[in-house]
Amino acid sequence: MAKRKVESDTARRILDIAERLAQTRGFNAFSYADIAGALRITKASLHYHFPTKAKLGERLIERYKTSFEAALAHIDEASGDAGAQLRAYVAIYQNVLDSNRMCLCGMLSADHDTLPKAMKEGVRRFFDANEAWLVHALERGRAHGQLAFPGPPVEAARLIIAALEGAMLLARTYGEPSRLRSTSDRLLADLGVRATATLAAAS
Amino acid sequence: MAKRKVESDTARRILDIAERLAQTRGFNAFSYADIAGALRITKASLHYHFPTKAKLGERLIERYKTSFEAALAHIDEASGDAGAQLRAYVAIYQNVLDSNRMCLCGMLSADHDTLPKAMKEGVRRFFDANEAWLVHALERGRAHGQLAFPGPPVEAARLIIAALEGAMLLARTYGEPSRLRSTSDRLLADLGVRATATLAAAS
DNA sequence: GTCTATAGGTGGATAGAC
DNA sequence: GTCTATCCACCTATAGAC
Repeated sequence: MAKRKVESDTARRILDIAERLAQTRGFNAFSYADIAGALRITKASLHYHFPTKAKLGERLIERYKTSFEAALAHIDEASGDAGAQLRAYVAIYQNVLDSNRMCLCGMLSADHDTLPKAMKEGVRRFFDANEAWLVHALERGRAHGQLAFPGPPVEAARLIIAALEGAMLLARTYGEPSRLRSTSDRLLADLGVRATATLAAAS
Repeated sequence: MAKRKVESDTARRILDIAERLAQTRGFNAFSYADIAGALRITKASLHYHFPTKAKLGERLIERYKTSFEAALAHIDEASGDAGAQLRAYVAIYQNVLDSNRMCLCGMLSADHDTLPKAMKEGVRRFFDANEAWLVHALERGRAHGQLAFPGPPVEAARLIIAALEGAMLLARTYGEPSRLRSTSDRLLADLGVRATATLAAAS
């Protein structure tokens, strides 16, 4: 049992708002005033819950990673073959984009040079977790003959992450969320995964 | 003959510094003070050359696109088969990353929600130009039997751009520029292009 | 073209009352 | 836990002298 972070309701609400702002505008382009305004409390009160913006940022990443890992665990339980698992994986990204957000850690990786060290490390851990999960899924899929791709699984995993993060940026730039879908379909096809069959994403 | 933008030497120097700052920190994370400090002139002087930061940003994108298109034209003249052209294309990205920069328009696409309209449109035009060039190269390569890939060329082109932009973000996050190379090699392999053979990038 | 000076606003953060 | 009040640094931008 990993230690559970006990967080007040207000702290959670602060994180919810900050998360959305960071996912849409980036970490440097929102302020305590933005959060305070949305939450109808003062800036000073925010500092009681998160003494500095850097600490808020660290917590933001930690929580995002935890929730992402929960989604991955859900895929491991629910889905059958490796193809279905990968389709479920890209569906996570699609759902984020469809809610008018970008990947938090994709945005933060663009802000990389301006972030405090602890936040940079958190972002890396997020991508490490993604890569590890993908490598495992790819290895299993290939061993079971469900996937066919050349080269080391870790390279395929990194290509998948890079393509999805880049495709999200481009999809928003063009105001066409469907661009993420067509790019991820094209990507999965290279791995021997059949195109998404209007798969309903449960939960 | 397209109209040539006549620009003073100072204006060029301003753009050079602003470009590097935007490529490393993002558009919202540098200021006129940063440029003024690097150039040893005052903030007020900058406003003589570029009245607003938004106008500076527009010019930044326009110039970046022009120089990128010049690089693409150079590829068209110099290289032989489609595989060599695509390797030269990804080499542009690798050179940007190796000079400790990110793609300007990749960074600006992360800043998308905070940019003035004219800058958003400029970013889109940059990616339009990339896509058009890639589509042409892919079509020709496939017609000549030099490339083998499934689906419409435009989808392959978009996957290439997305993967390269995403791979740059990840490479910087990990402090490993080599990650861009391995991802782009993996990407080109899917198109039937042999891996980069320590190709010297001329000019 | 470049400067000084300054306006008018916003940034994160703190002290101390309640 | 939330508030008022305040600090000081920084932001983009302008006026007007040189």
